[in-house]
Amino acid sequence: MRPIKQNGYHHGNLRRAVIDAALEAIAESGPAGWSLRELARRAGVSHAAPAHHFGDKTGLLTAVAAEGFGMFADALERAAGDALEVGVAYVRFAVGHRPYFEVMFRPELYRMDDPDLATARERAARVLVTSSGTLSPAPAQDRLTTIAAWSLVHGFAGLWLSGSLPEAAHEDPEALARSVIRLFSGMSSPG
Amino acid sequence: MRPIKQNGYHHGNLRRAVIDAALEAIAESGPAGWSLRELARRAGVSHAAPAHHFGDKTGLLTAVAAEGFGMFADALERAAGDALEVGVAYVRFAVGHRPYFEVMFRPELYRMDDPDLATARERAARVLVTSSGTLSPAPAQDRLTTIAAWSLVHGFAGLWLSGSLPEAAHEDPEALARSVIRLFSGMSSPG
DNA sequence: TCGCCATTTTGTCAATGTCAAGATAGGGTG
DNA sequence: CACCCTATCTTGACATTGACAAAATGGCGA
Repeated sequence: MRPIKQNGYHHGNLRRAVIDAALEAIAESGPAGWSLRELARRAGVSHAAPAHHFGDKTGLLTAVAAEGFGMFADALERAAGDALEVGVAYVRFAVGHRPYFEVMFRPELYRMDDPDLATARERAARVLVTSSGTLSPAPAQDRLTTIAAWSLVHGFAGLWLSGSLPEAAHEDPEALARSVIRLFSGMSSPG
Repeated sequence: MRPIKQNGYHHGNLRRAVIDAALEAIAESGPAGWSLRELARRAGVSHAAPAHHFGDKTGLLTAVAAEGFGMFADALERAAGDALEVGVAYVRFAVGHRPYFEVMFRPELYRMDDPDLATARERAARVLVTSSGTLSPAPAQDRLTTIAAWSLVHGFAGLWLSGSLPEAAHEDPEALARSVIRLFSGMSSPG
């Protein structure tokens, strides 16, 4: 992030600058390998400037998670109805917005009682529940099917992000995920 | 962890005491929410004592991950051959040894070049590869099937541990995982 | 008895998260 | 235009942390 001022005081939207700097830092060294002061330095402000906007480190991560869940819900809703495409969108978000995703599913890092965050979270969950219905063999299995489909794509994302699929390192994660979901959903074409 | 000495110097197996203290701390506040000095305090030794055994914080987490992968491989091998039971064992380990599991799949926290760790990791992977064969519809799909089965159980574990399955909060995770895996593998009985 | 050496302690330093108090600017009100 | 008001940012401070260096301890063999 470029400094938002050159000299003297400046009332800019530090909020955005700090969140962007945090995303960069998380991309480099994980959700816990950075410091607030370093972010402030990157944004060109004093070490305590972020505190006014986010309160503390947990507050900043709460903002990141909330924004992430919002983007996540948007992405899933764009594919809603087509179970395969929702799954692919899930993986695409995880890989394409890794810093967000890594914070979102680490609740000990942020405050779950944030209202915006909770709303976006439920919005994303609703897409998963409604879209997995077509995969269910019988209404009695709807809930299990949702959990299975969610687990499949969430696990694929987690394994990919943690580098646990080394033989797949040079493949396109989205294409591989599509093949895996197809196999799961009993479709024929193995991509 | 109880202090390992009462007064004066003591040459005990501080190594074990510190690892146990770390597991406790990780269980309480996640893989990053604790401090080396706090561990030393819990073990009843001076603040720099752990450094001799582990080098630095990353070294301690490497030891935790290596030990975890060893126990993990043992657990999977005990169920080897039966794909359903391997999957259940995977989830049981994640839930029953949460601190280990949370460190193991966060490679940015430890050193992956540790030889013991790599050996145990490959041992666990081999069980997954060989045991998922029975689920594959055709030899050409073996690799996709392994990735799918692994993703399913890994994702279930991750979602459970992150509290993302709230409606399942009071169910037995092992039984629920068994049902989900059965559904995935095309078996009939929905548990 | 003596010295060796793994182990642990003590002391120190820069960096970090957080709090409190002061400085700045820009807009609204008179 | 002068004034103040408030959000925003800075400065200064403090306890805690991870890491390093040097000293202390004590068991064990020569």
